[in-house]
Amino acid sequence: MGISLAKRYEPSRYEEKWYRFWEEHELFKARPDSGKPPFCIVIPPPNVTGVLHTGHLLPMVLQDLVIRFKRARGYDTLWLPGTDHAGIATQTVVERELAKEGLRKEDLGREKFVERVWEWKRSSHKTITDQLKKLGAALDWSRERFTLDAGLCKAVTTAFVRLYEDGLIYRGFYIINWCPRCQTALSDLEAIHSQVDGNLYYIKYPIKDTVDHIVVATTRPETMLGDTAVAIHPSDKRAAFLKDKTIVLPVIGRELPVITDEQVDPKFGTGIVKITPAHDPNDFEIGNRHGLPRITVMNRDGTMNQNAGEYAGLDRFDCRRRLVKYLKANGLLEKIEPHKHMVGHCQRCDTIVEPYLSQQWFLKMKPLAEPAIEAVRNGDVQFIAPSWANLYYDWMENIRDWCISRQLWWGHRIPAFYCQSCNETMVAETKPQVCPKCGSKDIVQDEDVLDTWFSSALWPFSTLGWPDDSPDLSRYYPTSCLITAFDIIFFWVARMIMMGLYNMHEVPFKVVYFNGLICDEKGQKMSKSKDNVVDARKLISDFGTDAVRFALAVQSVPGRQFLPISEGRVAGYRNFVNKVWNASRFILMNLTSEGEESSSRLVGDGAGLTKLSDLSALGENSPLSLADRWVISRLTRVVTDVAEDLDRYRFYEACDLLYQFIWHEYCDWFIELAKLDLYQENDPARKARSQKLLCGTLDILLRILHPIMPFITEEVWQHLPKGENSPVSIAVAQWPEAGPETADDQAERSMSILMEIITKARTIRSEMNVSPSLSVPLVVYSKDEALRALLDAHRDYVVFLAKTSKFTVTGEEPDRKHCATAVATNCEIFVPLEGIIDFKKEQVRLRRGLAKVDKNIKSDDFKLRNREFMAKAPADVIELVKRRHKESMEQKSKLERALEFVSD
RNA sequence: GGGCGGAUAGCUCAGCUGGUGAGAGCAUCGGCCUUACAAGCCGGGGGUCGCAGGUUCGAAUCCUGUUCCGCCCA
Repeated sequence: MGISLAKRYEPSRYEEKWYRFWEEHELFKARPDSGKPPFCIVIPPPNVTGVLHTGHLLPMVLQDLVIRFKRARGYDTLWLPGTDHAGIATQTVVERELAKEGLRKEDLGREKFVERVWEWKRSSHKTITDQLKKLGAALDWSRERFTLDAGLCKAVTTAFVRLYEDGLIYRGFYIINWCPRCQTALSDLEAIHSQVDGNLYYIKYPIKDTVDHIVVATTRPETMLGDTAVAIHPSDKRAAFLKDKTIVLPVIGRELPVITDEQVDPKFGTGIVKITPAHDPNDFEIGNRHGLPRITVMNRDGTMNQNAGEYAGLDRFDCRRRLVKYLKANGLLEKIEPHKHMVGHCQRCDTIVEPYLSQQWFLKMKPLAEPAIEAVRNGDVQFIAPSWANLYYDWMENIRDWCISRQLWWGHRIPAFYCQSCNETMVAETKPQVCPKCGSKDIVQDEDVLDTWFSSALWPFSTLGWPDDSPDLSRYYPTSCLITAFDIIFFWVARMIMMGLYNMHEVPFKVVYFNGLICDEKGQKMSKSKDNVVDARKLISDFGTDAVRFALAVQSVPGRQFLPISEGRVAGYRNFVNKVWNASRFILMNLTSEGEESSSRLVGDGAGLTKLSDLSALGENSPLSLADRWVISRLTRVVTDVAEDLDRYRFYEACDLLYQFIWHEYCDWFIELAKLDLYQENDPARKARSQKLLCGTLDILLRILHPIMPFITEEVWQHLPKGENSPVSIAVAQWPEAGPETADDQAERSMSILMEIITKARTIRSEMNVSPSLSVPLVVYSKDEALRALLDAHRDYVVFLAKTSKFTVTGEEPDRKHCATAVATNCEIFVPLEGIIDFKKEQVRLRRGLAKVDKNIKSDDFKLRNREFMAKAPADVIELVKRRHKESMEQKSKLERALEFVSD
């Protein structure tokens, strides 16, 4: 006997072993001097906040799939790994850890705290790396990067200085989103707006020197302490009356002018609004137009400051409560209305963000966005699915300047320096020794760091060595594609395109594939609070990496937003993996014993890899059977189609095709029929041919399956007998060559006729309750001579697969007494079931078939009688309907005749 | 409020440059331990493709309206 495998595939026995093997042989290392065309993907760097969850797995799986596929297709592939320091996210996580020890980061001080974060980073990095290896990720670890590496820090400073010198980076006082918990500025994207059940407070502001008052409405009463005006729309009738009045701010007693401004929404509240330039973006703009003072009433931690008078020191929400109480008590509160409105929340800690006036660094976006929009419009960067471009254009066309400074400790320190003597600002790659303006040596660096996404935006070229002139950079930039989730299209993708064009004058990638987001089986986003998080590690350990990979890839359709994942689903694909295993097991165990025919697998040249044409050539020694020719032809198409699907990022189609072909064609039919060759003893050449064919087809199948299921394919492939020049691993084996010369339409047509007849015979058996173990006679009656010849030539197929005792093929009307009947294309199938047949059941069966045929006839009839259809439809469609109609009519009469015989 | 996407079998989804009686996986039902696989084998059932109009000889596919759902932005 041949090679024996375990009855079930147990992933844990093989996965680690093969990853180690791939690493030891450096199979994933890019080979810049290989002479092959380059294909490069730079990984979306995982945050070093903790572990990868199931959601991260999807883009990784797809990238690995593409990389392995492209390597097989003859590219010099580079998949570059790395991680992101994730400034605010990581800092928040470490702060939480500290809190468990009752510590705040201020207790440690900046230096010690950052050291703690590095410790965290090291451990998280190791976890992530291990997870990626578990996934089978074919990453070139020798080129791994981290956003705080020396090289990447240099890239960040270089980019910053250039942008500053080009006038695109500036510093100034503006309203930004402030997180009082994180105590840092946030970009607009990091302030997540969600609906909140709040109130609209209608507050009376007295008009000076009168007993009258006006009423303003606000959702944030505490900000009134910083009011410096009230405003009204110029077209408002009350404007004229109020024009010269002075308003007295309650509590504070400050006198406020009344201004008119187009920006006031007359429909909001009473149409008269309070203006707080230091705490509201709209008010800030209005304030600028009217030269209003800007009074900040809050501290960085969200408590009120001295400008809040008696409320100083209170938290902003305590202040709100107390203030409202006071207003109510003093008759200054007209009413409170419930009011739903959108409120910004910190992306990291969910604290309500405060629009806050502060001095920050900004990046001017418009000049950067314009060429980036153009790059997508003209196809330099191709989005998959293309519909994502709409979202991109929309955001880019309305882009606002990016607040890039963060009041954090973990990140890239801003390369800006200030002279303590004369306040001069210097932006430079290294700290200036003396102030160029006053000569002072008292120079300090900006305390703040940059938004993490600033360094991420440089990732596709900083990782390849930029700003230095590195060989990798010139070879692999622009990278070939980017695969990432659609939810970071603004955060990351858009910014990379802008920065790539600005710094490199070329797009960073030619294709962006946007993967969907993983959710639970009910379609809900995974979240810890919903307790519906599917643990990636558990999935992998329960079902194996290959099954998880397949489950993710098979659901990947361009444009799809959510992919539900559940244990049940992964278990299903685990079954498929096991099916592949058992098919392989069957083939290997039926190899002839050692020595007798040592190179069962080897066909064709000595390269050790089977070509489809090698399989066809096997017919020279022992003629190929119909099933052989059929499987070679089908495999030819599958190899071609899967490659085409993967080239076009149609992962679902590729997976589905492989699943269908392997399970329902290769296993269900080809392997079954191969048993006829293997289990006979009198034709050794026939048996040997079958063995070679099984090995050869398996070799090809494994290679096209490998990008999706790397582990099982490697394990099985290594068991196949090897040729002298065989590659060391399937991971570096070439994609099978398939050309039109091995396609065989005739074999496919013949097989499909046989399959139809066999299936119909099986259906009769099943519906007539013939035990699967019982052989019964079968008669096929056809006037078609070629069909009879085909059946005669392949009696063994029918007998074996339809469990037939006596198989009769006839051109003469047979005795149909006691027969169950089925009608197939150009023939009738009879199963004599004397004593077994249930006439009632048979009538039901036949009538069901008849109803279907009738329906079809009716619709075709309608078409053929329709003059306009006959006049306007293309000839081939008319031809088709005519032929179909004729066949249906024949079937109808056959069914009716059959029905007569079972009627009383 | 603006924009985008979706609604197809019990569930999750393909198909949508209009034409060969609408496909898959899972689930379901019936029969099987047939020596690769019970994580399996054989067979079956199940959908007027959200609703209403329109274009067309012909619509799941194109157009308009409509109702739900999701997402993004304000």
